Amino acid sequence: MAVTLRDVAAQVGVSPRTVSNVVNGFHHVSPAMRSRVQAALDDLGYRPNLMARGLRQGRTGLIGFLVPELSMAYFAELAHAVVEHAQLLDLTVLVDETKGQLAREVELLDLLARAGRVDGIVLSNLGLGGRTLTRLRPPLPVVLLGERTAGSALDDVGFDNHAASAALVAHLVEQGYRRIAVIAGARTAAFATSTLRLRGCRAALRSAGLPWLPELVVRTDHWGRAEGAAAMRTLLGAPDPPDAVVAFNDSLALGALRVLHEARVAVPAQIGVVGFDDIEDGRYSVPTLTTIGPDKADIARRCLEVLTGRIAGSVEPARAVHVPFRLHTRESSHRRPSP
Amino acid sequence: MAVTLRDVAAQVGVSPRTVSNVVNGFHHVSPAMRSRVQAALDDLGYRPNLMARGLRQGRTGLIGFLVPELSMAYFAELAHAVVEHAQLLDLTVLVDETKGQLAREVELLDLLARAGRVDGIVLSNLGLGGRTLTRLRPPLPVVLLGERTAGSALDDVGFDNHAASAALVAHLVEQGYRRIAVIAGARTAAFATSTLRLRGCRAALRSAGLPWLPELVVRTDHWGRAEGAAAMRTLLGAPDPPDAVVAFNDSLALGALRVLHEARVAVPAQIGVVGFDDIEDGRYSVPTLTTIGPDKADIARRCLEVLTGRIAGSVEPARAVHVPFRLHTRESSHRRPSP
DNA sequence: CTGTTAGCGCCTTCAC
DNA sequence: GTGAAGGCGCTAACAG
Repeated sequence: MAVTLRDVAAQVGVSPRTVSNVVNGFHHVSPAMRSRVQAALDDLGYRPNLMARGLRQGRTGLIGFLVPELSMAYFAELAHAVVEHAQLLDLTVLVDETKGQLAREVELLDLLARAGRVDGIVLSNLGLGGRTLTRLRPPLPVVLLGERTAGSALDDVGFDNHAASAALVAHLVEQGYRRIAVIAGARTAAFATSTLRLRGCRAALRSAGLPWLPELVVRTDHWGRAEGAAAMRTLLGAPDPPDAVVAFNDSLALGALRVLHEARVAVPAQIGVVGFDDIEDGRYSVPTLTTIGPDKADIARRCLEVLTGRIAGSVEPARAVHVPFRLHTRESSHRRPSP
Repeated sequence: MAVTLRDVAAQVGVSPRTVSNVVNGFHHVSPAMRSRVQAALDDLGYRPNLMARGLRQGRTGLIGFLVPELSMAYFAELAHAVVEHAQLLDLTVLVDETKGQLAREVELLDLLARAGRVDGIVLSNLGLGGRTLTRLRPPLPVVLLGERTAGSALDDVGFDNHAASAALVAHLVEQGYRRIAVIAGARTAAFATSTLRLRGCRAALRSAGLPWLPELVVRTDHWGRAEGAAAMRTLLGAPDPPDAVVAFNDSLALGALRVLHEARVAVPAQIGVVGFDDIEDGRYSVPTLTTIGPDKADIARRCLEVLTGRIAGSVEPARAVHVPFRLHTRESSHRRPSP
């Protein structure tokens, strides 16, 4: 059996209250008593029972991190950043997967939030829109990752998707690419994000005086390499194929790169490829992948900042926090202007 | 404020006990009463408080999953498998990172286990040896991922590293490679695993009548692409470079592939490259990566099986569970024998 | 079949 | 500065 506060109190011959005072570092304890109690604590190897403490205080010290799938590189890297930053804040992270399914998101929100399993939730919502979520009225702080949708009363941490995709397209144009295709990810999932990125692309093309080519926009069911590969095959089979591809994440882009290799289409000479997220694979792929996105540590820091603020009781109106993003130009789009 | 069992009991006009019976599906409740209570439950939107339940039953319904770093593809994929399987068992997974540091592993074990945060732990131990862990006598079930070390009294789930690395080398030899180098990962970390894989390589070379070339064994500090790249540069700079490389995980191998590309060394024609773990990147890299390893779903299933058994009170002697592994032959080692 | 009682381990009023 | 009591929400013993 584990050592309890009582056991320690009994050993020292004081009340549990005094021991608790020492454990929690309250100052109303005489130095002599403090050291006697501390000795007993060390001696018996006491550790507070977190469930009991949580029950009493109404706090768990846990936060939920909900993503579609942990094996997707972007979410894995994000989870890493969140876990790492949470350690600094003495928070423990509980991870669960939603598969991007609305039902699963609702279920988990219910399970974690209403059952008092966690103090707050970070949700990368692919399925639930901000409006739906708001209607659910989660009884706990929830911070969304991604683009704020209209009508949401929840905090959101993300980056400016419109500006980022515009920057990406501007870069392609500047490198001499003209017929720009888009692999846009799933229609249902992360809809708001996709929409903003598409608009950014259009705006950038317009600024450059280039036409928008809706026939070169491909939707996929998921966000993985396999779907990127399939989409690229579709694009290669088009009557008038593109000379550049903007994939809405790096996994899609890496799948596309693979297909281009198999089709013996030279990247970046014949076609340029760019993605979003800056996952590690893209820094070592052949060719290395041009990408855009925020620093994941920034995202983690800001979203835990907002979340802990809410947990502490903040009742400010919901905020949309934008973190800065950066364009990483690499081999996959580096075409010197032809002489 | 959340709805409690008491609230429901008061509304129906019965005792909390009866409500509890309904919630937990005990059969000693009359159908009439059951439906009345159920109606109130639904009406008020009752959800059991998991902390209170946990405190009472001495169970949390949580398991800890401890890995060096969640952003490493192998651990991300493993975490995915574990989380997915845990959902089936109504367990929630709490993730934390150890950075492969012994101190951090001990700290987390202490924090999670002794504080009653979780019911059991799955630990991918890079730092702690089985002996050290056994000495710590964790007060909770702990299942290790990886190769069982002598003197450990803890359960272990893994695959036969010796046989797997032997199979990998045999494959290279069969493809006509002769001077086989090894990128062996960190010396301190996962020492037992590295050692077994090295022995497997030696054994396979001996069987093939080929010499063991200790000068072509490179140790790295970590297990990432950057280290694989650095190691490959070292090997290329050797007086008599290898014609094949066995990297002890896929990330190292992918780093090596990148360097070979930059050095214009053709893979698999001039040099063969193989790895361990079968991460997704290797199925889309250029060239695709030959690799070996078990199915991650198998690992997850078996380790949760063992863990839940222990949590349920099993006192069998510690088991070493071996899951089957599979060789995935892909482009990076596919050299037709020269005519 | 249902109600009463007690206590999981902790913290936090109140007293002293 | 310290002790005694109560209760967070739930379920395991016992009654009845």
